[in-house]
Amino acid sequence: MTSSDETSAGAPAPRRQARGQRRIEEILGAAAQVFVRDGYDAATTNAVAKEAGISPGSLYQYFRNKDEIAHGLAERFAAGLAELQAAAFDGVDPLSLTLEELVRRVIDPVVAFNVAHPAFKTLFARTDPPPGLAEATAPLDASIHERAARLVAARAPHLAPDDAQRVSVVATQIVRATMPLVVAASGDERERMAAEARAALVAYLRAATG
Amino acid sequence: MTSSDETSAGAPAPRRQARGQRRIEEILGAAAQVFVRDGYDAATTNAVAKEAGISPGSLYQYFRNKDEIAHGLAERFAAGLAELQAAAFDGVDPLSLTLEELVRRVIDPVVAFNVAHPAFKTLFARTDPPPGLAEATAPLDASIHERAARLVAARAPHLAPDDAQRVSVVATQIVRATMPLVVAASGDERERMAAEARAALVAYLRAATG
DNA sequence: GACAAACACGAGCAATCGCTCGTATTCTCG
DNA sequence: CGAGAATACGAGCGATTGCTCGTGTTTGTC
Repeated sequence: MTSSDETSAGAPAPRRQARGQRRIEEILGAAAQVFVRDGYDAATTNAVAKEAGISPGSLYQYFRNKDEIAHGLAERFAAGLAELQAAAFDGVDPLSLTLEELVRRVIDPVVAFNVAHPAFKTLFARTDPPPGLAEATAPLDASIHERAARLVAARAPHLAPDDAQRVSVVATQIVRATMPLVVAASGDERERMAAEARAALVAYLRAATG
Repeated sequence: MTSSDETSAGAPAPRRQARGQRRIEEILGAAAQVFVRDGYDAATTNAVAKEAGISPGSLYQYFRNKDEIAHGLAERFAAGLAELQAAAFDGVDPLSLTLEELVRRVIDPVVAFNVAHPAFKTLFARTDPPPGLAEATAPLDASIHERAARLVAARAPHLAPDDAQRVSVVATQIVRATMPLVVAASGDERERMAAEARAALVAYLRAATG
């Protein structure tokens, strides 16, 4: 789907060839590196193009601006994360697990994903993203929050809808905030930090869902 | 102290007059507004000067660059926060309080401070600040973390130093992450969010220091 | 009142950014 | 093969940014 949503068909949306699809992947990969190296705000489209080994003109044949690159990356991340989560709950009823086990199955893949894709947190783990980035990552945020809300609703059906909403927002925020700490740690320290993140989430959920 | 730390005395550091001190305060106030309106990265020194009603040249007589403005603001915030916390614990032994009461005394003033100074979170509540900003807010971060570490050490003396370190870092991060949610809410919802933030902190600390 | 230091101005420089556009090459498909 | 679409290039435009500098004004001190 990568950047094919045409609201008002200004441009006829070119039919991509295999080469073009490859280029898009290369650009997203390069963008991820640049976002990690320079941060999203300081990242420039020219730097992304250079990192990808192409000219600025070529880049703009696939993405109309920096936010759209972020949008493409966010879509890629959302898909990867969804797949990982699906695998973690493959044929398992979330209700049959202890809270500790549930949290572990949620957090551990997320940790692994963050370690494997350090650019993820430059898009997702921001408390006050600039407007353009917020728009680009909205679908990613939505899909993550929906999964969280579904789990909370399943585990605490007695909660009023807006209470459940608050709980899932806070829980998501706890994960969002602790993930950079886990990723920043290395060696043994990382697993200890991950354990701490899980403990925080378990403790909060236990308290909030009675 | 506002921007008087001269490591290598390149410039003789002018002796400020009353008018200059006033200007510095005006500039910091203007910067706070601009940071809130545009975000730190998008904020420009020219915009700060215009907001303060002075010329760019005048601004640069007090601050050498944007990061130094952030540094000045961070110092101001650190002082205000320290004062608020001191008042909250005025003549009270933290050990004599229940954990709920302790957390309330820490969080409520912080919430009030965040509401009163919306620029605070543009400097502090960031998961991956650009290098310049990180340097500018380092003293602020340090002073906050030191207070957190002291409380954790007092309440959980049996914890090994590096375990205590981890707990205070995670606890601080939880506050950092939930504060924007609280501030963003309005009316009754804000107090409910604040309650949720307190609950998360209490639950985590109980589990981690139990 | 005179002199120096502090304060204030604002046009504009040098650098950078996002992005365009004219042109050349490669692919697809009849 | 030949035509049209997709891909690729990169110099450079218009706009913006952080910051400077020459000049004039106010303040404090003797």
